[in-house]
Amino acid sequence: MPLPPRPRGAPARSLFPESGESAPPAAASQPEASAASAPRGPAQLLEGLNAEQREAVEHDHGPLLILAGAGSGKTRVITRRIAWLMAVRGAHPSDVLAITFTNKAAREMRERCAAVGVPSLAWIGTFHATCARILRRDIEHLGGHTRDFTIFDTDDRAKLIRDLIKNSGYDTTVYKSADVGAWISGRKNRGVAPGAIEEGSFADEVFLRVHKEYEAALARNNALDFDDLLGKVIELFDQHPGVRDMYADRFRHVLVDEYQDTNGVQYRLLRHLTVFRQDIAVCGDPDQSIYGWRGADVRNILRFEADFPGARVVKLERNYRSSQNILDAAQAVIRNNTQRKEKALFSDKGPGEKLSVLQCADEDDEAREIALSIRALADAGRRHDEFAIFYRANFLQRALERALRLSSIPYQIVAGTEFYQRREIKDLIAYLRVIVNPSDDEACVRSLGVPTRGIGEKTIDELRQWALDRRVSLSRAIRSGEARARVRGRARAALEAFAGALERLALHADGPAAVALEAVLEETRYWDWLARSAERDDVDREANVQELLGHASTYDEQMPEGKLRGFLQDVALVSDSDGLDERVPKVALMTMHAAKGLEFPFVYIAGVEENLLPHKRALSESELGIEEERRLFYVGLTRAQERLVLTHAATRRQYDGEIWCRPSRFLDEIPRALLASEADDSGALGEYIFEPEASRAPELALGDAVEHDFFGRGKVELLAGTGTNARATIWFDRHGRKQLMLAYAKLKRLGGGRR
DNA sequence: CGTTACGATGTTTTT
DNA sequence: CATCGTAACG
Repeated sequence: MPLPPRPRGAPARSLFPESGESAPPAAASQPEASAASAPRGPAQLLEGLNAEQREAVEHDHGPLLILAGAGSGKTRVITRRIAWLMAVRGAHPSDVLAITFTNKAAREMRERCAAVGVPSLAWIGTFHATCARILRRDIEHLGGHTRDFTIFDTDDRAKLIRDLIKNSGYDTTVYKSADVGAWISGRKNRGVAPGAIEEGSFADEVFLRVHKEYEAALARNNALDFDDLLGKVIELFDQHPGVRDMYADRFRHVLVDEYQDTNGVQYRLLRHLTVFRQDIAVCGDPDQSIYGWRGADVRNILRFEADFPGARVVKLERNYRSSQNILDAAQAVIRNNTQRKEKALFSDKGPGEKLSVLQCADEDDEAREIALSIRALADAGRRHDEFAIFYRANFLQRALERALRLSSIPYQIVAGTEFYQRREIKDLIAYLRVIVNPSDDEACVRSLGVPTRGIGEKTIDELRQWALDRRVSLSRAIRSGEARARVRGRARAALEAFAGALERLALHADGPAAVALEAVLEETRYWDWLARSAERDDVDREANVQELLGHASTYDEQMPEGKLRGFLQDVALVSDSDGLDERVPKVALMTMHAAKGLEFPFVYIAGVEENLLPHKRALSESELGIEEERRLFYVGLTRAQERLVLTHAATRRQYDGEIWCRPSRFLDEIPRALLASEADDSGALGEYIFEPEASRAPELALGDAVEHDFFGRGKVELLAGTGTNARATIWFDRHGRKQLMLAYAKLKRLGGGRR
């Protein structure tokens, strides 16, 4: 279960209501009576639903596949169905297992379930959280791990693997821990055993060896990585049918959201849970499958009817979110995919505005244009939380942030730089991890190093060796006087002190999270350390630590049973501090992956360029890479309710230099008729993207006066490149300095400077 | 042992 | 450019 969203008193309402389940900033087509906390009667649960939605909610038993187009109200259908199961079928909340793909989605579903009167006993969470919960009860059946296992995140994984590669005498610059880690993860997602050789798949001897050692090391640390959370549950269910039966029996109703994003392991898990009854309802949209790189397999949803014979299929094709123009554009784009089932999507909102495509000089210009546009609408009375800016990759965020800050537009980053990845947070968490799981050597090493206490590599190696010889953990070695005796000099005293601190901290293993954290702060004199190191660091680390404290005490309040153990589990599974701040309306910035499931009246998509939106790497990875990129774009497009603005820049700074960018081929796939004036006036958008007609561009000279459709009048300051690549730096009277590619810019020459 | 300086190196998406 | 990790210093 994820962390409570806010440190202090979390508002119950989601910032991002879908289809107006709660008070809408924008007019919602399916109005809903204000959230009641009492369970609703059957009639009320069907209120405001269309025929298909009702069919899905009322479906009696047996497998159910809900093919839900974007914005068709699937989340509302799932939540209503859960409520319906209880109200009509007499299900107990604890009979229900609802699985989502992200923590954000889980949180929202929990809130919305609460709003239709579903008590919090229902298991609602991500696959990973659900599995962690199962393992915290039952992992000891497997032997090898205790219930206090630590969850290693990608960072921990990389560190551990780097050590393993080094210890085996390989060069970490040749065998990169991240590569090996990703490779191992891929194998686990496909259910391949550590030593096994996979047919037709890349298998390096060193990789294989490291995989095996990695598994052993995880076991020693009493740790699991993300993939293990799922894998171990499968193992548990395979080897202990009795345990499996208990869960399969308990969860009489299984619901899965975003089924198109499930992978093979997740599929197997669902098979286990439905051995007795096929009361499983899944919903998803094959066109929104965007996690192929993580092992997601669209075929799961495509073959659902074969997997679960007698399945009822309900299609939700009515869109309650976007204007028809937006839908048409999205449909036109997605139709270029070969791997899909055609489906209709219609809106009753009318055509609405046309989409805008903005060409910008560089990323700063792009960001400025977006900020300007938001500013104008906000001045006209729109709230800031009605806007969202999406991008393909996180690095695009910087320029956007800067521009928004300059324009004094409040914004927040959704699932951006991850809170729990911050150094000071990881340092503190490391202490907590050792308290709960003394076998966690990774955490132990980390806590030894912060604050610096005069214990260096040499000492740690010594202790590690000692521990290894006796097959005990590092923290146990440190607590042993015998091991400490082998260390001499200054390190000795420091070690004694650290051991004492560990002893005292261990007392908090079964207590509340906040108390343990306070104790860590005290023992380490963390505030002093922070103050000392703060001078060279401008990041507001103190505030982060305060926030962590806030999270811990909110957790204790809301999950009194969880204690420190539960808190740590949450921390490991919640990647972001995405407590969405609702106190002040803010523009939302996020990657397109993070945008799935959300909706906004005004959506800006930045960086719609070749190599970025169809991402270069996605293209090179596989044949179907382009299709997933297109689906990602589709997800972005379909988030918009009223207005959609797509921007691309002619140049971007990269490293120290500058790279030239072409508009995305996907822009070409949007029918011109759906695009607003800028593209209209400047001629066929479709033509100029791939075959720019350089000849059409006027010959320019320094000092020439020119006119641009959008930027207006300007003066040529600089010329560079030739042919297609010809570009000019122009000072525009109204917009300042821009760099334009002549082939694209459609400049009109007004009059000469010197010739 | 800890800090600092320099070089190399790399930006997809998330649990 | 910015961050990271390793190498040489104090």
